[in-house]
Amino acid sequence: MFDSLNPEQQAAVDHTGSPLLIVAGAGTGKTKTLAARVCRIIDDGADPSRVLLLTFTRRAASEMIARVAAVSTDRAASRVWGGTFHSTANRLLRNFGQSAGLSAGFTVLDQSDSTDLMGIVRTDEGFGERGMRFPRKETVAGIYSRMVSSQAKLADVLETDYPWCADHQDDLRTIFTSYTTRKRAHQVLDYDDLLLFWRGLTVSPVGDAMRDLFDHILIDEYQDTNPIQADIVRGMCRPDTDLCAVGDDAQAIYGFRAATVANMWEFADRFPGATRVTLEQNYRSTMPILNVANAVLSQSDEHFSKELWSGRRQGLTPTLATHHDEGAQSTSVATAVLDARERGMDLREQAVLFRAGHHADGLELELTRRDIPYVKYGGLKYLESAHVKDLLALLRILDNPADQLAWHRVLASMEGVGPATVRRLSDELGIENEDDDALARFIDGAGRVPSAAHEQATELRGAMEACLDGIAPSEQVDRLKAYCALVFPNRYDDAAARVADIDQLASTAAAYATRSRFLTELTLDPPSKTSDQAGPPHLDDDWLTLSTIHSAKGLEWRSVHLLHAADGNLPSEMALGDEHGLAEELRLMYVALTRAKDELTVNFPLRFHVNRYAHDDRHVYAQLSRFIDPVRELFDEQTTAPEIDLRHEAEMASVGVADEVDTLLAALWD
DNA sequence: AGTAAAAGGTTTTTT
DNA sequence: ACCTTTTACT
Repeated sequence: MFDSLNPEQQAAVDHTGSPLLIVAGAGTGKTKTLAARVCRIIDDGADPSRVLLLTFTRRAASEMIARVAAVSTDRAASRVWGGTFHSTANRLLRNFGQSAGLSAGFTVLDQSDSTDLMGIVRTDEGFGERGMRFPRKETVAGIYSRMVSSQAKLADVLETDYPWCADHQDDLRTIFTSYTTRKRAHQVLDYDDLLLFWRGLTVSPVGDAMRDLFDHILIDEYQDTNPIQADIVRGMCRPDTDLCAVGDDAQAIYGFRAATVANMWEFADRFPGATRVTLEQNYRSTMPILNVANAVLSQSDEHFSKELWSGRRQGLTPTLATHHDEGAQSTSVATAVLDARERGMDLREQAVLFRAGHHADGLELELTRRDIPYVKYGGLKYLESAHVKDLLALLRILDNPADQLAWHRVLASMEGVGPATVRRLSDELGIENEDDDALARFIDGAGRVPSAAHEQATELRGAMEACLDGIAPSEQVDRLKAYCALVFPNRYDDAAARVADIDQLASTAAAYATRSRFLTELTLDPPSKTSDQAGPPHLDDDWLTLSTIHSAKGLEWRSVHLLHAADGNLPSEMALGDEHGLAEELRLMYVALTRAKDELTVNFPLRFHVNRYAHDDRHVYAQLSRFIDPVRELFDEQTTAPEIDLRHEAEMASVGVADEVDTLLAALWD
């Protein structure tokens, strides 16, 4: 079944009788060990459907279950309950939610939905009046989520994480109250609510029924769970529940989401009698790469002590490449990638990693220019693009006519309809009244729209009526596309492209039997690829992976190129202030370095642009990342020659030309 | 009164 | 590039 487990892995697989914490360093065969343990549990006679496997992404869960099913002797192995905390909460709340006052048909708000709702509440409550600058809706939502998921007081969150918003404390309180009221009134839950309601149920009368569902609970990436999730784990365990948590405190990178490694450190306190097993043998990287990673990590002591080692003693020395500027970095990385391919390393075996989505902007241009196929993970998601949200709002109204947020978006999409008209229409349709007839009334012609929107409204009513007729989700998308074609030109410059893009959504929808299933799956497990590339050109083609370090968690490539290893980028400028933030940035660097199996290149441009927006010429001269500088001697250093700066000379020349042109022009009216 | 267009600002990372 | 605020226009 699972060949050649080392003694520690075997111990982790075989252990029974007390809660188990596996501290598994990067590349130490964590996934294999966890899968083997699930297998062992099933082969010992457990009912697979009474095993709960909580992972960080839905994909990780299905991969692991597939692995178990492939080797298990029990055919039913695929019936293991697997998923993220959020998707599991969703499933449980559909069954047990009634006792918490939830209707089974509740809607889940994703990040951007809750942000939009926060924005609506914000304007309805009348903040942002003259002269008074108010935090943006993203910031308001961020404050809220951090407060809830870390269970901290508003005042403390403001002081430590949002000092520039401290003036608005009272206003924020008002907004949060109203936000919560609306969520409840319209039967919608945001991500935080999913966890809060789950935790609430564990201490409610149905708690015992929930605890009786599972005999074995396994949790992956335990270092990235937050205090509420730790409570949930505690709350789902009976005294005899077999519990196993796996994690690496050196790879904790979700502190911004209120995850805390304290959950790992305090595991033995929360679960008395707990056993700990540590995995240190790395099967992924060569020693020269691990030496760098270990040296970087040793700059912080905020973790269980552990030193990775590998049987792969020999290997290429990692490269530290210094570039003149961002452009040189892009050119150099693109060239290095192609060189590696020449040597026989497919693009799929290589990856480019970076701290923030926009750090790859320059490289993306260069790759496109050279026709190098790539897929980007992280950054702005497909579902977050405005036109996709427009269409999803239409589906959500059909699914839940009480979804005020979706109505808001849809009504405002019509010509000549602004905030005031939306409010009037909401009243006329009775959307605020928890009244399910709003949709029926709208289709029947209720709601007086401005004359500019007459045609659009007629089309909308017809399309919605057709969609209620029980046609397949993909056909509904297709039918609604006609309405999009009508309103997009007012809203977007590139309307035609956006309308055409809706087809992609239709093909995604084709995989789902019902509209509501489609919507829920989409919010809980959104496709992680970025929008601009509509997926790999051809499935059997070769393509390069571009990814944020966060999205690269748990993955590995033969060759890894890290971009922008400069102070201000990694560590991020925003983390420089506090110690914990800085420690997290260091772990982020560690995660990036440990993704590489054979080859590692750390890139560092001497200058980079200051602001993420506006592609102007403003730039700063950077320092090499403070995490890399002390360990420079472990690298081979390489400097790409500065290109002749034509732009500078062009600028000088342009002054003269501009003067001449102006003189010529002036002559026309003088 | 209310919408559209123009100007001005802007703390990553994600379930 | 997007969101918020200000101003201009109907």
